[in-house]
Amino acid sequence: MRARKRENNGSGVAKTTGWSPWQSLPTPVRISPEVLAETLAGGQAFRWKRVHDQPGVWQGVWAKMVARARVNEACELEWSAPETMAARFAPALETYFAADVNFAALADQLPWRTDIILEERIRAQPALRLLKQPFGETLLAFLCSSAKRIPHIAQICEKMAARFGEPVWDDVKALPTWPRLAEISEQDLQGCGLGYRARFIHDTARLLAQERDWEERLPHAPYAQAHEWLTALPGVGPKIADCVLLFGAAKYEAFPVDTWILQAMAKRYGLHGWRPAQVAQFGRAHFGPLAGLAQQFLFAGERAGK
DNA sequence: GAGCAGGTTTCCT
DNA sequence: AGGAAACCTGCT
Repeated sequence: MRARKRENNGSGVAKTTGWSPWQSLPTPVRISPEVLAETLAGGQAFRWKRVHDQPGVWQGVWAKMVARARVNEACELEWSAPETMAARFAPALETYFAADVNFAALADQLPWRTDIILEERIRAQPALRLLKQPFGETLLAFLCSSAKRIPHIAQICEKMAARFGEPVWDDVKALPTWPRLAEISEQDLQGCGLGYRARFIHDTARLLAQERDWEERLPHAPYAQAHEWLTALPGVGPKIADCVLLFGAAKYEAFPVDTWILQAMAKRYGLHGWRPAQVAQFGRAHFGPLAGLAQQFLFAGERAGK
């Protein structure tokens, strides 16, 4: 547990620049502090942390970006970035937060009028968002996720970035890219605490190294095709594939079924004893083409413990 | 200290 | 087909 490095090291040598002033996005994003927390730290992304001495402020890393986020008095999302990268930042943040997507309008299209459970969940977490993270690193993060809790996944990601990632700013490093991962031995990956997942990541990296443009093409493929390609990778089953497509490719048909959703669907919808594949099929049929958004509402509700 | 976790694969009926 | 067990690691 290292103290996070401050922007001014007081040595007279400008090691880093400071943070830009807070600003809202060109397309304003309305969100509550609670929903921002659920969005950044609820299992979609694994590299956002609360800034120690600044209540309500989050700091996150993706691709070669580092940013801070908070909610202002007008309930708008505001961001700040290191001065050196602030210029190219607004578009990157717009993409990351899918600012152009009106999630309230999408939620309105869900069948909440005939589904009281969904209605209650949507009301409890208005303006819940689905992030659009870089596809490759979303795949990496979720390859680490099997049978792991969020903090542990975050810890593994930090280790991989620290050991194998490119420097982004100050002491912050990016997650290693897939071409980079292909150069790393399974044993070195093991050193990040990956356990049996190290082999999956290693084998996936080797496989992708032979598939030209795979990473670039997949997000453009239709959902079913993309899902099929993903599950062909070692260590990627239906659940992880759906998470990667939902949080890293904005494919809202994806309906990840984890133990929380399994539990929620059993308890709320009476699907006792159903297997994950059956629940996934039910979800897509019942909730429609935005099933993934419905999943996120149910997931957040279930995690909130009700 | 045994048990378990936001799965997947493998190996059994 | 469908159901266990095994797989690593860190946390309770």
